Amino acid sequence: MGEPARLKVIAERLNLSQSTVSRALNDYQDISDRTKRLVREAANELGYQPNMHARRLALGKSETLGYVMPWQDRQVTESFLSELMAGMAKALAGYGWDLTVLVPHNVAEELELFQRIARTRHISGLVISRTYSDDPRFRVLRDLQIPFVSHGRSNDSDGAAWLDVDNELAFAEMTAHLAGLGHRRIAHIAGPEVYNFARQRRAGWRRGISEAGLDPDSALLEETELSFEGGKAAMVRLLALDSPPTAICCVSDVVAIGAMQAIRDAGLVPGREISLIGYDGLEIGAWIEPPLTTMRQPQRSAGRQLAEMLISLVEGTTEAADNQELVRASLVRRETANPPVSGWPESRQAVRQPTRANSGGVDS
Amino acid sequence: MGEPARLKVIAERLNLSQSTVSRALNDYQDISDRTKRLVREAANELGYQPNMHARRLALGKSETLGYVMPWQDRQVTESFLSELMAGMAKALAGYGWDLTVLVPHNVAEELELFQRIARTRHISGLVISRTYSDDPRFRVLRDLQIPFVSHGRSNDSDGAAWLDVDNELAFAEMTAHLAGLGHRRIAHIAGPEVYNFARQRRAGWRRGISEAGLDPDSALLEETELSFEGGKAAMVRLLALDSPPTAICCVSDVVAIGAMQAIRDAGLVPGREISLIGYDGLEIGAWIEPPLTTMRQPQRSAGRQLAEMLISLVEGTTEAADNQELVRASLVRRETANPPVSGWPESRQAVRQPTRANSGGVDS
DNA sequence: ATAATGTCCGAAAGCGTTTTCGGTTGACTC
DNA sequence: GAGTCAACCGAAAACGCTTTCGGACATTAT
Repeated sequence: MGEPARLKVIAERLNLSQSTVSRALNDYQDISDRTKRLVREAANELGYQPNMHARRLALGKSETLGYVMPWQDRQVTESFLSELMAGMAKALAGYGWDLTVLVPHNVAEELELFQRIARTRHISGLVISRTYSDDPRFRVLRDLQIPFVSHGRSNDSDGAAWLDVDNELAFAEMTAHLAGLGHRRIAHIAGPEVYNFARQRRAGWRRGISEAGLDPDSALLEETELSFEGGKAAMVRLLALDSPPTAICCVSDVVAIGAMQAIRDAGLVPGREISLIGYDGLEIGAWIEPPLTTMRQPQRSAGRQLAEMLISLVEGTTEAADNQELVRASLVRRETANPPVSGWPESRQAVRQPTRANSGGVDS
Repeated sequence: MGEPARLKVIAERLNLSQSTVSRALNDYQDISDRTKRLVREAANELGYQPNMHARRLALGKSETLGYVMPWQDRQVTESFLSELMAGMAKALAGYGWDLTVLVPHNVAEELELFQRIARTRHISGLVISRTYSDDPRFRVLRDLQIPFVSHGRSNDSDGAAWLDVDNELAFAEMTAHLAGLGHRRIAHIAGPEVYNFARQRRAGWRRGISEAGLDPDSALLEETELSFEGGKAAMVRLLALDSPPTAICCVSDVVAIGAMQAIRDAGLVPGREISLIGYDGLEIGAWIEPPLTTMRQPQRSAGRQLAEMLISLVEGTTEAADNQELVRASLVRRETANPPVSGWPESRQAVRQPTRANSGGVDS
């Protein structure tokens, strides 16, 4: 009970050699069925589990995948990170593989980390995310011959394996939805263009605008950082326009929630004078008032898909370039996307008192 | 450049034996300073990194810690999970240790997982969280002699290592704060008592009530599951009381946000007719309207502390019972905790129309 | 001069697997 | 009854590191 059962003890117990036991457990063809059965029974009984380090040393593989946490700007996408990781870990567990968390502080440290992994090989594949438009990691990882899958594309992702949402399509649809409701001035609060997904979403918005036959007004594009504060500040700028938009496509839910606060602070009601749609499909969007309409990207399955792609890459059963998957986001209709209010912005002065929109009702 | 440099090649390069190189790198006393210097230079130059599996096999240690993700009820505490894990991973990286993610589907599978780890030893210590009042894991892990730290106490955590917030104190303070504002009927929306933290928070609320000299009314205690929907449902029940509370202590921020929606649905304003305070200190609490007053538990440092406690346990430099740390939560004053409104609930009928407080208006 | 002591290093065993290679059975052919 | 061929298994090397043990050499004490 104290010492864990090793290959050796189960061999001695059955009067077999260690190598026979090993091959029996690994289902080799040159072991008789009878022996295999006996070995398996004994292994079961003794609760045998192979020593991972020995196994991995002998195999030369680590059966461990790493997830590089996006750690630049903190709380942004955190909400689904854990879900994604849980999905990956769950899928990997089915194959007996492990998932380890990697947290480089910055880009330099990240590249250094890659070097180390390339030498130690104690992690046999990586999942990266938060891809940049020009992302040096693709080249480095390819040169170091580390198998990897990217959660998101990049300019440099051509021959690489990736799983991505069709951001452009999502934002084209988002824009079309708002145009379909009757909006003519549809703005976009965009993320920093260094992020590839931010660029794609921008392109989607542009496409949506032109497909709806609206005139592209560059004043309706506001770039901001991916945070609540960023969304709020961008919205303030949009509200200061001579002719403000009646609808906003937001690069993320968190940014949209920030924008909503700016709208309320201006004495307006999100979803009435100004419609908006977020992106991500965060749970919390349903909890705020009014509930945020958004595009949900599939997260449940993403972890599993990433894991399986990467395993097949590490095992060499597929090529990187054959592992490129584009999934769709879907509109979640809640309450912030409505037809434009007629008479606005002319009537705007009427609601300009700086009271909070939803604190009305009881005059204590 | 293709093959990673092994101990052997750096030995050959310097005309030394492999064992000398190894000892030089590990700073043994019986190696001359000159040799050490030479070895280190060569190692550096070749970019030598030890093969982890070989190292860990020889050492018999895995230098890997596991974090058992709480996976029962999904999205609940997710928001700070990733931050916690990042904190752990970061701290571990400083020691050259890894963090792997474990995701058991249920309790049975979790215990099975522990068995496996006890045998393979490929993970040398665990961090568990989401502790139950009666938590079998403490006994099992102790019996299996797996070093572990718990994030949260339990009835069974006496001799174990843990890091916990003083939940009771936090909720006593929370209640005292509300009492200090003048509230006399302070309710508690509690979590399931199977969770130890929920029990502690309940006790804190009780203590706060009695220390404030209020009479403990058991009708003011509502238990619910830890979710938005749960908080909402519990609040609905509290509002249906003959004499509803004027303030609520909520077991978590998410529950509080659910309660806020129920309050709005009743035509009331959170923070005016009914004050409430949440717990966790989630970022999103500041984004909603009105911003949620809450008790913030330290998360930044928690990951690091857990990691360091566990390392010292695994290394055997400290005893489990000496690693018990109680930290304090602190009040974050936002806008949902205010003095009670005089004249309520008498004037309650006046606002009883069931419209949403801030969604009204658009009669398209 | 011999012996005792220290300093530095090499040989080799060990960690627990996997896998190659060869050897021993027995049955089956001719 | 000698040779062939499967079928089945054991011995041993290999993976790359750590660590024990002992040996070579120089230095100091006797």
